[in-house]
Amino acid sequence: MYGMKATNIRARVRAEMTEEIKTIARRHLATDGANLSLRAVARDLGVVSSAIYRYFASRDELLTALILDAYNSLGQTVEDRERAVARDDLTGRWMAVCDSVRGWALERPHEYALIYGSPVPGYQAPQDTVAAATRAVTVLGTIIQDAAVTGRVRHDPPEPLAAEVVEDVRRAGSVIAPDVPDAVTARALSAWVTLFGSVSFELFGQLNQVVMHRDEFFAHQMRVQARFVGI
Amino acid sequence: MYGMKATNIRARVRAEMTEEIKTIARRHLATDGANLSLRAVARDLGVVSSAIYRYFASRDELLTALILDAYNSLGQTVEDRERAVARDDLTGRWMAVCDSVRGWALERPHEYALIYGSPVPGYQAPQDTVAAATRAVTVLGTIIQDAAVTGRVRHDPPEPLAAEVVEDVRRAGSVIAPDVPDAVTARALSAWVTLFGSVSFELFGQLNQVVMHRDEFFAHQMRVQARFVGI
DNA sequence: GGAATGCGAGAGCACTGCTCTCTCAGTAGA
DNA sequence: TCTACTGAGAGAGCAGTGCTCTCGCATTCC
Repeated sequence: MYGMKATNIRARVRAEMTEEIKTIARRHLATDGANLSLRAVARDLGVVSSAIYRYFASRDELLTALILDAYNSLGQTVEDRERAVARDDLTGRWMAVCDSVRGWALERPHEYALIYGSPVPGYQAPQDTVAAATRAVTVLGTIIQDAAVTGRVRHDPPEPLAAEVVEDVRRAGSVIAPDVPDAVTARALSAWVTLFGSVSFELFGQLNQVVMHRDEFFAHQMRVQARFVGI
Repeated sequence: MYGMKATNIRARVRAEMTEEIKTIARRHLATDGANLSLRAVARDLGVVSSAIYRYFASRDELLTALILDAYNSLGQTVEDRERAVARDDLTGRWMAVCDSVRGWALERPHEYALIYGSPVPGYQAPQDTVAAATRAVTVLGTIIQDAAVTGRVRHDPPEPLAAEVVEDVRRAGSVIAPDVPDAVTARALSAWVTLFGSVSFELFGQLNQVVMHRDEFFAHQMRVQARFVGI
């Protein structure tokens, strides 16, 4: 209508089908992890297995799509939750990021394992995933940048930094946190590691007979990290 | 001879065979990860696939054996490396633990992924692995215990700890680090997470376009962690 | 020496990822 | 509107998988 070509049924059905395959595959992720069965997905979809190959050239390509979606879903969640906090409440923003990463991971443990667990053997992540993968950590970087430009980073006596470390830290901070002192950026990188290390330890069972009160322990840890970083 | 029963050939051959299966399986771990093929292992061994089942009841049982070996290998390495440092050089001992964990992981990335990566779907680690899994962190605990009894933990103003966190921290420290202040034990737990988080991030590719000087960055991080803990 | 046991071979079952061909419905150009 | 083209599902097939079962044979035990 209005000069538009008639709706392209094929294209629309194709998009829907692609989404549906991914949705079912995500469900299978829960029981079979990264070696989910294409044939089982096809069965659930009421279609013969070879039909899947019209949409994804291989199982790896399906996994890549799931990985990309997972990174973006996590990134979106973190961005949304952080945006809802008052800009000058730096600690609140920090905690919002930490909580939302963990919350997202607890809701979708298998998608988290897909992106932050051991890499799938023989699988090489294509470049597309890199941009999506940086969304979460970028939010963290923005917080310390905001802290720095409003003069609210604590100035502890900075640890001495080897030249190589300074180089890495500067490059890492140059785009999103250029006004942050090197020592603070370095600590933020450590805090980033601790955040995901914590979530991974909890999800992958390393805390099993060690920490019982997961919520409180995590919150405490992340609060300490915020102070350690200097906000 | 000398009253001993004749050597039990069967038993000896069985032990050798079991070792050989695990060795070959470890090799396959590198290319196929946790879903290595029993049949391929059998082929490499020059034996038909059903023969493997005389030694391991299932692929999961083989994996369990590999996991157990990995934990013990890591634990042994860490213990040996830490023992070689002078007892009163607390920072040196701390760094020895961190370096040896990372060194071991870089040498055997696939065994590391097996024990610290995403859990194998549908696989439940038996209780046997728990004891082996704690060896590495126990060494860390011993260091802060030694620091405490010789009066060498720094006394920063301790962070406030929620009651639930205190409970977890006390239980975690009660056996190996009973004389350590709660706040220090809590920080040591965080440092433990950061240590393995760092190694996982590096191995699993999360540091890929971020940190180039891995050795220096890791050493810096762990040094900061030691000071953060208070030794 | 005879009975019991341990072990490898081999066949077989149900499953996997993936390829290829066939057929038919939707689409585009005249 | 008719025709040629293209995209999509069905189905068969290949090589591989974990695992089971049975069958011989060698070692061990009594």
